[in-house]
Amino acid sequence: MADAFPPRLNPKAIEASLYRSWNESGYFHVDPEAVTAEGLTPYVIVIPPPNVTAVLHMGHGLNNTIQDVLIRWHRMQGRASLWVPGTDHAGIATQNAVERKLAVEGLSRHDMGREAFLERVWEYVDQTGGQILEQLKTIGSSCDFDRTRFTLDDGLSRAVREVFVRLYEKDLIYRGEYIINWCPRCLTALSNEEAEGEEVQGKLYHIRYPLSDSSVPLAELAHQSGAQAIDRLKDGRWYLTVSTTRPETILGDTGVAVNPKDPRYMSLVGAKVALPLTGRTIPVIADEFVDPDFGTGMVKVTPAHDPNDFEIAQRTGLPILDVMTPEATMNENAPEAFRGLDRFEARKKILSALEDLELVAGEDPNVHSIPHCYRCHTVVEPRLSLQWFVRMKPLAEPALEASRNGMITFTPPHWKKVYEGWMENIRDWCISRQLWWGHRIPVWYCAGCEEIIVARDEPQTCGSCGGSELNQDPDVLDTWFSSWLWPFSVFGWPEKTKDLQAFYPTHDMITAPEILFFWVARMIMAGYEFMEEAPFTQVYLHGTVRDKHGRKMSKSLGNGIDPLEVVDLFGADALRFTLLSSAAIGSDIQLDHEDLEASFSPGRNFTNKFWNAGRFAVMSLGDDPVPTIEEMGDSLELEDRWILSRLQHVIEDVSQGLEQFRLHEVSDRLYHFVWGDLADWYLELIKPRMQADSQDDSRHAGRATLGVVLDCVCRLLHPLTPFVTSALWDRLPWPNASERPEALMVAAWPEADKTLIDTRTEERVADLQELITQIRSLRQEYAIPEGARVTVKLGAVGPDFRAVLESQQASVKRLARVDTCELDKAPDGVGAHAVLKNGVEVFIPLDGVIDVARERERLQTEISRLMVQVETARKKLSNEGFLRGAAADVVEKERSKESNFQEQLDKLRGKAATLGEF
RNA sequence: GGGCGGUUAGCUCAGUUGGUUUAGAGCGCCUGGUUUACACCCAGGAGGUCACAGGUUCGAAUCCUGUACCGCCCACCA
Repeated sequence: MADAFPPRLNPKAIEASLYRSWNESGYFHVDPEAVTAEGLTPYVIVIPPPNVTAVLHMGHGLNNTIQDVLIRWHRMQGRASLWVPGTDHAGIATQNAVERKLAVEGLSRHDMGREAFLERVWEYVDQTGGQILEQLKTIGSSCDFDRTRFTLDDGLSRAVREVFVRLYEKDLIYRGEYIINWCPRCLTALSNEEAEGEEVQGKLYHIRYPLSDSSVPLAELAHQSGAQAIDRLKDGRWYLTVSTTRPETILGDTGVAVNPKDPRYMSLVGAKVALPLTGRTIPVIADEFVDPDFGTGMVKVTPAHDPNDFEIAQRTGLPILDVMTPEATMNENAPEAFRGLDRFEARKKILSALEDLELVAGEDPNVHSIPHCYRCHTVVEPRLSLQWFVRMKPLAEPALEASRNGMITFTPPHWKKVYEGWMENIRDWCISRQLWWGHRIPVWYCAGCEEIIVARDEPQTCGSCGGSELNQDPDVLDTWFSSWLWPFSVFGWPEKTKDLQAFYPTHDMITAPEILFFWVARMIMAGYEFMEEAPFTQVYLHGTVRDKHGRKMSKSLGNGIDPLEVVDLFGADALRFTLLSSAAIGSDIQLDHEDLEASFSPGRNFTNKFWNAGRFAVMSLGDDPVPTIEEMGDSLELEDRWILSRLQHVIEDVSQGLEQFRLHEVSDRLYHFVWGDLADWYLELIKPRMQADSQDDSRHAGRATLGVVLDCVCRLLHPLTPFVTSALWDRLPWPNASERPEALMVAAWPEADKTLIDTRTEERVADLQELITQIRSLRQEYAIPEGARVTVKLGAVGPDFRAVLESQQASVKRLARVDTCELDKAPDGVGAHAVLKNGVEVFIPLDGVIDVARERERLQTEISRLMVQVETARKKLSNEGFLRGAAADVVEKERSKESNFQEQLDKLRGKAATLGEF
């Protein structure tokens, strides 16, 4: 046994082989026919597909552990539990990763050409995708790997094209030229969600624009009506002042706008401005958008580089002048001096040129949030561009209603508001990306005519002119355009597959709040639009894994923790249990990447503790047949009935906790039951009667109880720590071998047996525990040596507790290390004394046990020392000079010092009193 | 600018609808321990005016109002 059952749990020896056997036994697989034919209730989770870009990190560890707990728990409840795994092609992220690798070889994707580049990407994702799946297995995820999907595989690509065509036909997809978020480094459009605001310490520059000579009368008029921002400088010319954080966009200005209701500037509308540096003349126009109270109340209008200015131009007919290239350098529309300059270079040059012209009226520091690319953190440039969009309002309606009427619930609940807020203010979704890696847009342009063909499959000829030269749109779709279909595309949609019928809708969606809008919200919209039903009913948004400084773990910070390393050091169960027990509902968790031992030892220690409790149980149960507790009936001892009663509460609490995603409380509850009730008390209490040579009923009653409790705890704990529980359960003898389930992971989830709940017994044992703890405490407090012979005298014992003591005297003696236990002996003479909650008086005579005289002396010294200190403090506090002169907090400190000393003194005096008078 | 979350022991955090808790856990710390399941252990112990200020209540860590600090999300104020 020593080898198969080492005193220290060795996860490596059990985890890999157990996982293999589960997988080979087909426990992770669910057959759709069985669900439909046998009327099984399915329970389905689709994995949030990890990006193929990178290996899994601790956030995935947490995410997948939670999902596995839920899947395993429902499986044990007899539900047909399916967890669909897969990965996401992660458009920009993956393309960037491969491009970086190419750059090392001195290559760009353009050098290679589209086809060769895509081959390289496929090579890359085949490798990383495979790694991710292996990692999922290593942490114990019980996914149905036969159903593994990739967002770019054939089936899912088909779903993507189907959706595109359907939305286009419903006029919910359109193509148009609008200001979009453009990443000048990735050279692609981004959605609003992909442009992340980051606080930047910038400057707000105030620039003077000279008015044309012809507009001087208007300027004078405006000046007279109190417009300070219109003034005449000593050169005799009239100027107006506008403000901007992006001076380079001046080159693209086509107007200056004021609010039509602004009395200061009403007269100025129609005036002409000589735009500096460009030689162009632009008009002053009126538009409601302008806020008269901000800045000067006059706004420069750059329609090609600002979404609001673009809208102003739409309303007022101002021309649109694009002055930047896709790389965000100044293009041929810019004056020659600035052409080819990067936007930030141009900003500097333009400012200095304006300064030379004395046109910079001033600058203010300005902290503001500017959008950055969520993949490469380059500053996003708003840019006019022809792109494809999804009209979102109609899609949002049912998705919003689903939250409002409670069809879909969020945990923690405050996310409901966040979700609804986003849905209410939804904006159209820019879905085209100027990338190569992704789903190609299913649109073809006829070279012969203007026809645009949107089709599920590649068309051969133009339906309009009959021409055969058709060019597919070069762009691909936003990566989220495939993942928003995930809950049904993984089941073969648009085919009406058996899987789809059996497993849609799914049940719980477990993910991180970061992708609530990117993914969760859009999945709900797609679910209603294409399946006419919500894709899941409960959304659980768990917290983020952070380092010990509270920073998000990330590759660039180098503060990440590799789950595989943790599994290697401590085991998958330790990883899982640690994560579960540190993550209260929805809250972030902090781990120290520099001290994995400190971070994960709680889980490791607990699994080891449980393993050893199991070792003890297996040894105690031995090879004899194990009776059932029903068979042992009346022979059950107090502690047997106690642990069985306690166990029923645990079953109830754990089941309820799992129902509500309260995994932290579940793990906490099991931790304390196993370590406290079971190991510290029950196992210690039954040790004497578990001697292998005994054939007493009491031994067999203990064995029966032990068997039941351990089996049950294995089941309760199995969803959290599947490996150690299975390894242990496989080693447990079973009362009736023929009824033994095939494996723990498919064994039934326990139900609480209320008839075993016995409150009286629980109270009695609680009293017994308090007695033992109290005696131990007194021993320590009075420094009774380990080997000393100790007598305990108990007084004021009621009839009920008397019965308990009579049967448990041996336990008290053993666990509290007492030689003699006498009842009804009043405290008498010199000794240690305490009173239990139930009124029982505990007295330990100390004469002859410790050197009372010395202890007394020691106490006396202590007491005198304290008395001096109290006295000193008091004197100080009664000294008026001190009270007047000292700072308030110093006085306060002195007060608390005094009361502290007094408290200690009282305590010592009490103790001294029990040792006799001085 | 709006919204949300947080502030509890040295550290990381629990605390379910206000009442058996004299506020708990893990780690860390102190004292003692070769008790044959476990030193990844056992026993005992120290340590908190629950951010601050008001209010409601018989009763508040828990509810209300305000303040401070930290964090997150959203937003077109140039």
